[in-house]
Amino acid sequence: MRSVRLSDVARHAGVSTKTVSNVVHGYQHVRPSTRERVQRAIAELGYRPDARGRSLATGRTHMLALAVPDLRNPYFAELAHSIAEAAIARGYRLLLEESMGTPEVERAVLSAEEAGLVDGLIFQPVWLTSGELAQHSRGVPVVLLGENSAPLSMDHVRTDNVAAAAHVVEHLHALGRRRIAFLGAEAPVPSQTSKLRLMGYQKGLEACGLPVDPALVVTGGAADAARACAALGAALDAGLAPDALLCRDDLAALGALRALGERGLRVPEDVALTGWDDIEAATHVRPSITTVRADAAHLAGRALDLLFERIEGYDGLGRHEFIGHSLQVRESAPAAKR
Amino acid sequence: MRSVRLSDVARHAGVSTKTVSNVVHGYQHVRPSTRERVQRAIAELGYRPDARGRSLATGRTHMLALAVPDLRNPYFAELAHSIAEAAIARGYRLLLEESMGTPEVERAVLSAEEAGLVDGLIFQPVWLTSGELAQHSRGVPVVLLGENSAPLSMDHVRTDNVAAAAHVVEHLHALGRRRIAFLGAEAPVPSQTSKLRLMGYQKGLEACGLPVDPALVVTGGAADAARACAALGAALDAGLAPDALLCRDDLAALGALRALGERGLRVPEDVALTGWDDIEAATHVRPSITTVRADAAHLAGRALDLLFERIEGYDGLGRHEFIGHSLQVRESAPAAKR
DNA sequence: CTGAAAGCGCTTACAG
DNA sequence: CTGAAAGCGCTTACAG
Repeated sequence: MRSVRLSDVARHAGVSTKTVSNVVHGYQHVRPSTRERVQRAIAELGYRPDARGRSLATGRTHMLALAVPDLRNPYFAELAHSIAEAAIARGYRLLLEESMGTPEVERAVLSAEEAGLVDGLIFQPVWLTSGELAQHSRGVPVVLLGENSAPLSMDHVRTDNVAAAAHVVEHLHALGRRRIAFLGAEAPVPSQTSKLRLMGYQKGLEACGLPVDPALVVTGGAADAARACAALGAALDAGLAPDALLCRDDLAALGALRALGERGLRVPEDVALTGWDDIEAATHVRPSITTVRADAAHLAGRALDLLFERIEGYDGLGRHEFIGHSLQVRESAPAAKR
Repeated sequence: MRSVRLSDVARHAGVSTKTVSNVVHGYQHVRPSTRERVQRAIAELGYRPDARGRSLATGRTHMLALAVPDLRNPYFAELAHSIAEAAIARGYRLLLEESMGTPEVERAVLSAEEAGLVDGLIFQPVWLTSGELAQHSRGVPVVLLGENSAPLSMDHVRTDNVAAAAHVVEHLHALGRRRIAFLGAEAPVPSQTSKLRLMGYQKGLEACGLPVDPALVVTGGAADAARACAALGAALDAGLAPDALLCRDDLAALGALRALGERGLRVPEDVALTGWDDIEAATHVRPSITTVRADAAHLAGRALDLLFERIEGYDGLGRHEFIGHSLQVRESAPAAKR
């Protein structure tokens, strides 16, 4: 059975399609009796406007694409939630795309085969350089998330990873820790995110007057608890003896917690530990994990604001914004006593 | 600037729109020289077919809606990932909807204001009864997920929660446990999921010849580690002394781990513990959590198979299928020695 | 192997 | 306050 069209409603109510459209959109100047007649026809026929016809005629889809590497990573799942929520609040819906952390899919995300699907794209790349980002284009406004450098032409919202990492080091230093290790940078080539966090780590050490010792940087296990556990385990077994651990993310921190525990090292007494992202589990494991938390709702809000400005026609240079972060102090690296 | 239309390509290549369409769709019988000319025109103009026009003409959107309660719950995030993956493999994309666990939004999901957005819906309700599910309709095929009872008219894919819970009890019994508590049923009214798991719990106890003691059922804290921790903590402090804990889900298990640890109870020595869902963290906390795992990829695959059969025209009674589960045996409730 | 034309369901200047 | 008609970008019977 065909579905009910606007023209069916018009015929049923004995008016033109324009009038039905006026009623559907709550246009003011419709004679009350006409309006009522149309509304009854809509109800009787069970008419539901077709989004495609509307979109074709208006040029707007009221859909946004969100592309993140992998929803199984709790940080991205929570990000998707925040963005979906903010989008709904603005009358938009979300098309989900997982780029699965491969350059090919990231390129595909950007240069979409089909047009007309969405009005804009929110995209967190992990592979594409700003050059490639600038090149491929799906012909809709884009706002970039995350730490990869963005082309001048695109908007970009992120947290200040350098400042946050330095902040974490200072927190650990205030706890009396002096041999602060870094866990989770990808090897051999660290991601842009890890690079920034390493820079902040170094900056923090220097600000605290602590030596920078490459031996304290344990690579491997980004966003992967099992690998982080193995990497840290191997380093500990080889003689590494940190009194604090700045983990690249909470998943790595979870793995670290395990590696330390298996070796009888207590957290935070023997080794203080921090994570990054503030995923659910960080609050609930024992000890709970002190971690860097980006303000996800704010991030989502800014990203959408910028995107909508472009959808509305702004076509200037890319805006590059930082949004705030905070350190969620928990058991694994408590506040300094005094 | 307007975007390039199919008719622009046709004019540029000096052919009709039909011929361009034939080339775009890889239709066999096009003279090679014509095909090449068209392809060059497509490349030169940067033509990208518009999904809306196509969809309006064919009646297919090649989009599916996925509605789950909340993406911040790792189980649903992982489910969304599996379904997105399976959808992509079938040439479909996913429109994401979070029903946020409220009856109003669940109803809205089902009776969508606009038509023409998606070809089908995969929906995990937690509130709507089968009566309401049958009533509201967005006019597209629906496949239901989860434990709420489904109307006869709709397809439904789920795991056998009763059997799985009984299986868990038997596992704990084989470990020598006799006072097996249940943690995480919602109070005062348990969700359908919790009801089924409680039924299985009871069935398992009976199968093992253990008494069924209502005092061993601790309510509160479903899908919420903090509340589960508080609920179990209060019960323990009030004198509950189980030697095993069947938790409704992994999040509750995480909370339980914390409550037990804070009271000096060792897992699994003093209290064995199991979860449900097999979220990432279950593998990586210490002790790692023995948990029930649904075969998410299989579930996603079957849900899509059923949905596509309906999209292709099947209009018979609802198919109600079970998909398999397995117990992931880890440290918190290891295999029985023998 | 290719073309002209109608149709998918809506919106919106333009008239009146 | 309302209508007739063109147009959004595609596909597809129907002819040839």
